[in-house]
Amino acid sequence: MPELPEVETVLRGLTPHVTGKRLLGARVREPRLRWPVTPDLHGQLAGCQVQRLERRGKYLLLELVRTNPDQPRPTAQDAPGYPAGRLIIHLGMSGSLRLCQANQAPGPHDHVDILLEGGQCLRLKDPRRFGAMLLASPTEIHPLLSSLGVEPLGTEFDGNCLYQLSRGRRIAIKSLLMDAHKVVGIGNIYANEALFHAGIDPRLGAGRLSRPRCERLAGAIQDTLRKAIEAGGSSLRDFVNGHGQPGYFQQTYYVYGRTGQPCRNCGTAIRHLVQGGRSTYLCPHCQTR
DNA sequence: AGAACCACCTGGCAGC
DNA sequence: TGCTGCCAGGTGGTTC
Repeated sequence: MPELPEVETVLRGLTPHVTGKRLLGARVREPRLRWPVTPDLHGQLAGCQVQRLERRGKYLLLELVRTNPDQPRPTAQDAPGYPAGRLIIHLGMSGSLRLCQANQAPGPHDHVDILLEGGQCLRLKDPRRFGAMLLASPTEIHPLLSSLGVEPLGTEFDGNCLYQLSRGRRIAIKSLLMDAHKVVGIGNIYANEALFHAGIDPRLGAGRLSRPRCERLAGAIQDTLRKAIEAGGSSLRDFVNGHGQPGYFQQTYYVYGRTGQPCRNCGTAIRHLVQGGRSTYLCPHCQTR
């Protein structure tokens, strides 16, 4: 279940191996992902070069420039190259992306290979096919990216930002945190965990959060995500080198999935409830309205 | 505006 | 042991 920390981990792991690489094309074995894989991805990617990798929320973005096949070394006038669009990759809920040899036999659910110069490829494995592999044109801001909210690890996100976002909102604070049009990258796990660390009841109406509690919650969100990224780094080597499947990083949760177990802080039994169809976990003693 | 639901998909697990 | 059926996850969408 890739959330922001795992996507960030993938990004950091792949960046040194993929930046500047020319693409030979793509192999699409199964185009039926969350949305159909861009038609003729092979033809569209062949001859492109990866200028840089970025992350936006849970989306991994490969910025592409055109290279001239007849001119392997672009002249100064060509630099930085003609924009060729950006490849949008989403890992959905079960996806993984790793670097491997292009001639390595694909396993089950290895749906797409992005072929790199030098015999390697980026291989997307996605058993549940909730992910995405879409090429956006250089002239458009893709609809999936155009309405995304603030980056929780960016400089613009803090208690004041959260305070402003939540004013006048009657929606439960947890639902607001999980709304990617407001704040990106916070999935169900980290919404639960961050609210625990901030001592806030997930059901509290967003607009009722005081400014100090917004400060505390913003800090808890950033701490939780940063710690998860640090923990995710340990599986990074496996991920990139392709020695077996990386497990989702070992993470000690305080409330997520711990129904009935004692709160690590006060010993009270963790409670489970459903909000907007999603599981919510809380400590009824430590988290207040 | 927001709640509640649906769709998409399949591995894993509980319960029979 | 084998079957059934539920659940998890993220995102976009519809309906009320």
